[in-house]
Amino acid sequence: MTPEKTVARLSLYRRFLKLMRDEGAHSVYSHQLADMVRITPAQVRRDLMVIGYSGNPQKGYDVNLLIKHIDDFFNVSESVNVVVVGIGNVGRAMLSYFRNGKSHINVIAGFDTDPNKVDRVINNCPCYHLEQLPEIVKQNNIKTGILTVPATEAQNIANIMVESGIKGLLNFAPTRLKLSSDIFIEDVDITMHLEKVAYFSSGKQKKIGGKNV
Amino acid sequence: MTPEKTVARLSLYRRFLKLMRDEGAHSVYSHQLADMVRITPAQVRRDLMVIGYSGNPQKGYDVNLLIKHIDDFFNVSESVNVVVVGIGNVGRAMLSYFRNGKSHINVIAGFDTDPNKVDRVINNCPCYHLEQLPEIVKQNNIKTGILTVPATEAQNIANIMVESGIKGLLNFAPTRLKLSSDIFIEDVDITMHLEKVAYFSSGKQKKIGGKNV
DNA sequence: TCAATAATGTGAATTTTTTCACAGGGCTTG
DNA sequence: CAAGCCCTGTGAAAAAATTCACATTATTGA
Repeated sequence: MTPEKTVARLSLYRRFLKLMRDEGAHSVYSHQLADMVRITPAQVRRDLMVIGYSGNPQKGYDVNLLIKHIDDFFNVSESVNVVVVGIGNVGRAMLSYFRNGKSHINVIAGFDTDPNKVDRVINNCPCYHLEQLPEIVKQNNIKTGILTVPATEAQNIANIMVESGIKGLLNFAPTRLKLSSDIFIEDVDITMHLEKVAYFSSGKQKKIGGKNV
Repeated sequence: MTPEKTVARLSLYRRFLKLMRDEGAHSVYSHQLADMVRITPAQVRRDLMVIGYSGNPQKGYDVNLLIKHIDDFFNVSESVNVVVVGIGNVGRAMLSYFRNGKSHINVIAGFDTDPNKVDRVINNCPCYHLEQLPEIVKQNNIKTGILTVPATEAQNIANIMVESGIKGLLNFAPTRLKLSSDIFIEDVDITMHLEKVAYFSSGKQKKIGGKNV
């Protein structure tokens, strides 16, 4: 099965490929992609092997075709609807991040329990009371959620989401969610990332990395 | 040198240790920490080896002592000041994340170019015009920055930050910053994380992971 | 007192991830 | 047309990360 890291890098490749395409590029070499993602050309070629796309030893990879292959890998043809639960600062950022139509991923609703945030359009996205989540998630057959609530509430709300049919969570709450093992959880732990940076920028130790996540 | 991944996990361990301490726990076993961070007990023990803290085969690890050791590792005694550049949604989230005094890491200023955001206190944090960044960063000997500006501006602003003395960046802009190799860059690529979740929650493929970042 | 238990610490093994290094092949140049 | 380039694709090697597995050891309980 495709390793998580390859999946992650494929997503990055695609973004850069699209930028290149918009700048008029037609082909790209593995070393160019490698530069953009801070890895080695060999790694790029390895990753592309897993999606079964072959380039041309002279021209490298065809930008459009490669995008298409990665799109297929991510099954872009059917767009993915997601919900954001927790309309705080991070939640609002997520609403705007994924409401631009550039991606096949779209936030279709936000949820909160705060009356000031409910039944309104925030950052161009309709927001509802948490109570309405099960209904809306089921109706729209949503499988993916973004969780941006305080740590104390995260587990309860995650349970509700999973009961409603969510199969994967992007979790910003600094908590370990305990969910059935068939639920995919991606934790984004900002405090940890910042501690890393602080540690490696303090000059108390050698730099060893600085790769993408 | 301590690998990045170990540094990352140490940060996570510490957070959970503090939670446990607040709940009155005095000791903890490797398997408990492992549960919280979604790894194996052996991994936990390995990580703790690198900071040279030994537990007790009967009682496990002393929570307070272990926190203290990790604090020492991160050099918590001297607090770390950081700046946030770009007061959008993510930037505001960062201002509030690291302004609570719970961490040894504190945001001391935000920067933007938007007149509406400048020379005001936002989320309890003073915000200035970008022009003032070099001065403030130098005066306060700041080594760490959080970059939350649009991709198009990220490189320019990162350059300014580095010229002002910043040695490490937490970068949210979906761009590959090109900076001198002694600058530590931690990219947090939210689109990529969400694509991963969408991929693994679509049910089109087997689940293979769901680890912390 | 002594076996049984359950944890740590760690050398060794394993697995995963990354990199090397080179065969293959088509441009380009002289 | 042949030599030189500089790509890709990939087997094999290397490196990194993780896990195994067991010697060790304090405690418990009969």
